[in-house]
Amino acid sequence: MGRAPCCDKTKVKRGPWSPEEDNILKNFLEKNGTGGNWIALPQKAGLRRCGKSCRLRWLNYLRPDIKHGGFTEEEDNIILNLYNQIGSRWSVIAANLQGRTDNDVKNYWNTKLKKKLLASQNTNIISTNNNINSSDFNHINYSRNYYGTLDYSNTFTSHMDPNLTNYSNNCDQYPHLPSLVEIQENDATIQSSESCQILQKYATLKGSDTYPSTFLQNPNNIGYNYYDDILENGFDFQENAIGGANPNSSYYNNILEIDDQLFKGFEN
DNA sequence: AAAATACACAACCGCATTATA
DNA sequence: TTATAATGCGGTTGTGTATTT
Repeated sequence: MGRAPCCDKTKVKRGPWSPEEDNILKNFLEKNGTGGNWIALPQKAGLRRCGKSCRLRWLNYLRPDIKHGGFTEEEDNIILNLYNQIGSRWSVIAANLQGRTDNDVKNYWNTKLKKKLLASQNTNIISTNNNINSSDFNHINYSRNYYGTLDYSNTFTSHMDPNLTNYSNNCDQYPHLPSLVEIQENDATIQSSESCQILQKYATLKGSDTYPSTFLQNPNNIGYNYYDDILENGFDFQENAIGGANPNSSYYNNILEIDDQLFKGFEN
């Protein structure tokens, strides 16, 4: 049993776009916008294409502010730096490059930049200001389920349980992360626990340079400060919207990583 | 010159996430 | 709060072109 397809593939055209199709889509979007619904758009515009295909064609190719090819040395460095820090989150990397799409950056990485990096490593001439070494390069984060702090300092990170093969909740294997409130209310056993010490360490950093000021729900929703809330009240991923409303969501199984250690939050 | 191979990048697929009712 | 639909994302494949054999 696979997922239901988004459109009837026997009725839509696939493969490369013709200049005529490009014109129809471009004219329609410039006149009407998306109308907030890509799925319904092709019919309105008179295109025999899947809505997802239209969206992709517009975002990756037809949009007026897009640059193609000719990546500069500066862009190379930005991509290398960000890849080193956050891995293959192409949309985040592309957002840091004016006029570049995630698809473009991904293709560029896979066909050129990866080789360039390996070649420079082999000849030992890698630029020192990239701060890249081979072990960093191989690091694995948890792909799209990884959310970092604004400065990607990796001190305080929420991500999906790496041991999950499906989305049943098995995060019980990780120790509970107490809140400061809980710590104050409880006995010496909790207060001497390792997780408590870690939490208090960050509490004492408050206001200092190393204290992450912003904890992100996702890279495109900047500005929500979870940090204080998590310290004070605990890591409640549902209520903090790190979890969503849907208990089947992978968010529901989120665990929190602090100082390379994994903890589960509390549920309510 | 033709076939085989490599390369670049456009496009698709399916699932995670988000929005909405 | 929950179910469902829409969107976003990253891995992968497909297709046209360039280069090598």
